[in-house]
Amino acid sequence: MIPERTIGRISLYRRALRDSLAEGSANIYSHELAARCGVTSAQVRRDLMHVGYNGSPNRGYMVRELLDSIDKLLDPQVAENVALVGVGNLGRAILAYFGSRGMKLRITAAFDKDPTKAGRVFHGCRCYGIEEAAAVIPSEGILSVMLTVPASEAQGVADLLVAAGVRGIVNFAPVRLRVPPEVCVENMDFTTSLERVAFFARGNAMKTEPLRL
Amino acid sequence: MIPERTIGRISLYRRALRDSLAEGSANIYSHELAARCGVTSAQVRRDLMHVGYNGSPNRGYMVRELLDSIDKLLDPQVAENVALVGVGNLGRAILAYFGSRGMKLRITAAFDKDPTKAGRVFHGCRCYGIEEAAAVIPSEGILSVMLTVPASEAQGVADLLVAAGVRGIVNFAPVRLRVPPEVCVENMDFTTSLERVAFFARGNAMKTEPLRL
DNA sequence: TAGATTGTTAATCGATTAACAATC
DNA sequence: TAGATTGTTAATCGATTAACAATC
Repeated sequence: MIPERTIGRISLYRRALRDSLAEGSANIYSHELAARCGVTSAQVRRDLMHVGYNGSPNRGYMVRELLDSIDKLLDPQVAENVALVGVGNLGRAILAYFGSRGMKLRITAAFDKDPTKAGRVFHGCRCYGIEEAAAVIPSEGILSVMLTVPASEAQGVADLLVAAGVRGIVNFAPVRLRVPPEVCVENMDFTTSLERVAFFARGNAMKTEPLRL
Repeated sequence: MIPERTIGRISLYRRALRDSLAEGSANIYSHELAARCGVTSAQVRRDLMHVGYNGSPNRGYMVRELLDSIDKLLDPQVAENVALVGVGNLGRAILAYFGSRGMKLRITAAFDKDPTKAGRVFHGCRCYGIEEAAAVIPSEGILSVMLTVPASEAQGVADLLVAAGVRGIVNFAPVRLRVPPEVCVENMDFTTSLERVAFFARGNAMKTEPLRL
């Protein structure tokens, strides 16, 4: 019911609101929040309606309360386990990045097909053999994964993960995954992104979409 | 003039066409290409009109010729240099990834503010101090960069890069960069993506957008 | 030819923006 | 109150989809 883009922007607002709170602001106006996130103030107001927290004229939005409402919307009720599949260079970089963070979403399991990696711990995260996924994913209550395996293996691994109960995939492999409609896939393809950016950087006309999600 | 999304999809078509060529296909129909990329055949036909190569009824598209046309559209005339800024875990993983590829886009320079990294070579790529960017970027003809610095430094570094002549940024930091309108920014924010995917994986209704860009 | 596919135009759909009454 | 901001509706915009004549 809430569009994906809106969710992405709300995630940005949250980050900006945390900064704002750290700076000591008690309240914030839509145009201020918009400026921080690079969107229009109308968009901020419309997006915030999805959050279910109302601002008031003259005072705008109370930062603390709005932040709580966003947390309530975006965060799981309890800390949620996430897995990373494919412990290569990129996978380990992601483990390092998320390992250092106190988030509601925690990477608690990594998987790799390389048997020499199984049993080891990378950046504080236990690595399992990929064949253990069918057992570990349900037992850890894992619903979402970061998929950092080579392109040639991505589809096969994705099938296996979905069968194990995964319902969300952040896919770093440069292929489109075919998944059932109830599974949410977000593609993060470095190569395509770089090609696209380089294309427009070379001077090809671009739709002037300044700072939107 | 060509929408960003179209460019992204054409990049996907290229990958699928290469696979198709490797399999020995001489020609391909829009619906076949669509199936490989997870888009509709109408979308394929419309996107390919931007490429400037015409298929024919009954035979569809000649794979080899279409591929050449796409290369001509997407690839720079000569090999193009790209920089990576921020040689942390993620930066090094990206260097390793792109280093092993024979692409028209080559990462030929890395930058980091850490003086102990300057002068070293990471995965075959020379690392410079960030203060050298103003000189190296123009001399290497670099137009696009991968930006993998911490969020707190992203805006400052981006300003510096744009001043040095950069016109395209793949931004991995979880902040929105404020850049002049002629600069193309593509955001790759792991945290936001994971939050979004996890949100829908938890069962929140999602717009059923099956496999589109 | 008949049939399937193409390029292209018209209709649809959804998201963004503009406008505005209500509110503090 | 006056003025700025809010929530919300109407208008706009762009992209996707459907439809179809042209083509091999």
